Amino acid sequence: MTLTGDQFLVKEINKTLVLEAIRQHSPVSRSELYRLTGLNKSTVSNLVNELIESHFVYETGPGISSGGRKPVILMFNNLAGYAIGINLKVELISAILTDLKGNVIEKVEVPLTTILLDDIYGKLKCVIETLISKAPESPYGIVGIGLAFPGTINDNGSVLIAPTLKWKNIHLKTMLEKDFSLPVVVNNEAKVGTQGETDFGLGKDSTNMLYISIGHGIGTGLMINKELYKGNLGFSGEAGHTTFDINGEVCECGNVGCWQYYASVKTLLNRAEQIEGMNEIINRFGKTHLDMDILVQLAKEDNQEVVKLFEEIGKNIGIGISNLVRILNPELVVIGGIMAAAEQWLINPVKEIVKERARLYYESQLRICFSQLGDDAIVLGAATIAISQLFKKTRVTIG
Amino acid sequence: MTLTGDQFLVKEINKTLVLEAIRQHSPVSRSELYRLTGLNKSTVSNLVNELIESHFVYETGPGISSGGRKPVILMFNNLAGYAIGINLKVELISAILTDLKGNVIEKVEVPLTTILLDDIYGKLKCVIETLISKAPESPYGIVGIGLAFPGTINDNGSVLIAPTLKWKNIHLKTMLEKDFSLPVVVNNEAKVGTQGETDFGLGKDSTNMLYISIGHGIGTGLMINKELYKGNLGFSGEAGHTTFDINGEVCECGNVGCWQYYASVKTLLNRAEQIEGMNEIINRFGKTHLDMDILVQLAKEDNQEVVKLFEEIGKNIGIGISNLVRILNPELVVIGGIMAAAEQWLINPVKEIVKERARLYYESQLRICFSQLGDDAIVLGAATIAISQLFKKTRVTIG
DNA sequence: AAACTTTGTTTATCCTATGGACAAACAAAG
DNA sequence: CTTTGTTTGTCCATAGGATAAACAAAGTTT
Repeated sequence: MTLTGDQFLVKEINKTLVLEAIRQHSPVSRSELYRLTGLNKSTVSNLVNELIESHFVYETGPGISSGGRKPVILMFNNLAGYAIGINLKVELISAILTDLKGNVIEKVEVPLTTILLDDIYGKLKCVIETLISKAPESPYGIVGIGLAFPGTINDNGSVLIAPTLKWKNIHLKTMLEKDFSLPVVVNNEAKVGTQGETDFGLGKDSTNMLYISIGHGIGTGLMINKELYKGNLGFSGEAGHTTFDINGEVCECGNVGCWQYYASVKTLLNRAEQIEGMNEIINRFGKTHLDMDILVQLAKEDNQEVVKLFEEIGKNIGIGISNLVRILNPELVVIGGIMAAAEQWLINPVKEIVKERARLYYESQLRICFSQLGDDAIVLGAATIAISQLFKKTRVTIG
Repeated sequence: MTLTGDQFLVKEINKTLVLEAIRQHSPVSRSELYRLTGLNKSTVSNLVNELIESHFVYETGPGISSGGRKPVILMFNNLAGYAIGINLKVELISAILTDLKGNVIEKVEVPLTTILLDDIYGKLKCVIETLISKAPESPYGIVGIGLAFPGTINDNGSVLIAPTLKWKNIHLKTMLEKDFSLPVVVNNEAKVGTQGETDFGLGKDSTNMLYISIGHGIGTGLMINKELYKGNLGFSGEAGHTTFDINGEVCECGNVGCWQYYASVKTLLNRAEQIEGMNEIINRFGKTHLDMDILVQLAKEDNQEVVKLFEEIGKNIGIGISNLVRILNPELVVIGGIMAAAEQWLINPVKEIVKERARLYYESQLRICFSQLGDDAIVLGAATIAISQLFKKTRVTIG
């Protein structure tokens, strides 16, 4: 059934409009709001008062006059409720409790030792209970749980495939909703990161963004008009498994010569292991396995072989980005995931390749940036996805 | 400035709702409409009467009773105005005059002998004038001109690059709007075809479609929620120039081993020319150059070399589709352009490859079809784009 | 101190959807 | 032919919300 218009809808539209303006611009006065939204003064006053009654907004006191009566300052009440954001990785659960603005109130991390569903789900429940217990008293309490998961999730929040955890067909969302009677959103790492970057990172001012999460694999998220694009069943964003080398090796996904085989952190580490004397270097760092930290440190020490390797991987990243940019023409490309730690050595090769392979786009306002949020993009994004369920946006489109 | 809600907006939303329902379901009664739209009976009656006054809808007479009073049948008035759709190709301008439903009233074709702007623009004007003169008297007259163009068009309807015509930075939309004082929409072939396929072809019942136009090059169009995705500046859809073979040849676009080098009609013809005795065959058909018609005919005659060639190209098409499907997860993929004429020999290799390379998607409701509209998709799509400007849809989104 | 500005509220008005009453037109059953 | 019930469509009173204009409050500027 299509959505019809009536007076209540009008109110909903305008109320969202006002609340969004307050969320983005507070501290702000009623007078400023009516200029920001284009609504009538009295309409703004009414809606603001209702928002105050429902605890989402509060008044602080008089602000500075600009030649007349002092304005009353309005604030978004970020303590009206709390959200839980979780990043479930293969070796670690990291979870946060945030207020409605995404400020971190509490952080919990639990290492994982097995990949068994029962074990991990038990720890997950435990983490959530801990965070719930830490949430201060508030009008709305815990408004929802957002979970970033390393695998393919469908529209219903069910895990379809998780190569690293070897899970299949797990109704994660349903399980959590049953256990906690709270709204739960489950999504893959890349989509969650996209949301995080949109709300807190470089995507704040873009309407149209492509987020590329480069970790052990490569996943992508597409933001269109400030909304996460999902595709038909929620399976979009598997760009890591698109063809990079038609004559390459067969991937476990069934495809041949996948991009992520040439540009992921996994590949980077595999290649770096081949560098002569790397074993001793790893020992020197007091570690048993090579990781991103070591490589970044070596690059900082001007290790030519490592720097060269980064440049090579950077080129491969750039090739994939050129392809995506040609298909989607985003305003902004954000590169996230652990790979983003090597921005310094990657940025130039990436940009050069894009300039070479997608010149028209490169010369037309395209911005390519590395995430500054690091792994936080994921866990913050998870919390945000939960929060955004609360503030579902009612909007009008024409065209 | 964001869009605010008021009573006029409500009316606009509901009026579009009713008109769209009539456009899709006519013949239809007021009573059916209120069930279809979810609006109140009296609201529907009011809006229908206004739509009748504005000539978009008319009553025919009583319909058959279903056990009570006979309904009054309402029809969408497809003759309330006319639109012009044009497909500008390198060798040919084909143009149609349609009513508001997309029925072709008049068709004009003018061959092109040069690629000079002045020459072509002159003929274009001539074609448009002819069609305008053929339009019957109507309340709204010519409502707009839609133009499909073989090149890269930006948001303002300006031609940026047209490799085959060698045009650059031509403000085609502005020029036409000045000359005819009518709304003009210019878009590239693939995007226009996407619109055509959405309104008249296989995309009618999908909310989410990927259209792939395979001609001399390959272009793509993405339909999200029944709306054409444009990207930041309107440059999206250049999938033909994404990497297919990382070790392939350098394309004029700056990229290496572009997909369209392995899967386009141009490539098909180039390869077919190498087949022994092809020159004589071309002579036998009474033509000077090899074309798609000849190859299709040969395949029908069971020419093994040609069939094999189609299969090979089909595989390459399938590889590219697998990639796009993984990135975008569309509900439906429609293959259009001249290549679609070889559906019979392409469909199996395409589907097999997608099954192999994107199994999860293949097994999840993904439909892959060939356009049944042929070249008409383009010229019809062009007319539709013009019509859709008149019926700009005011809609509300939540989420 | 007077005049002007800015901010925010109050009031009367306008617009549109809604629900219920109502009338017209018809089918089916007796 | 009559009765009953259904379907279709219109009319009217009502409700809810945005808007403009008037108004009040609290400043600043001259």
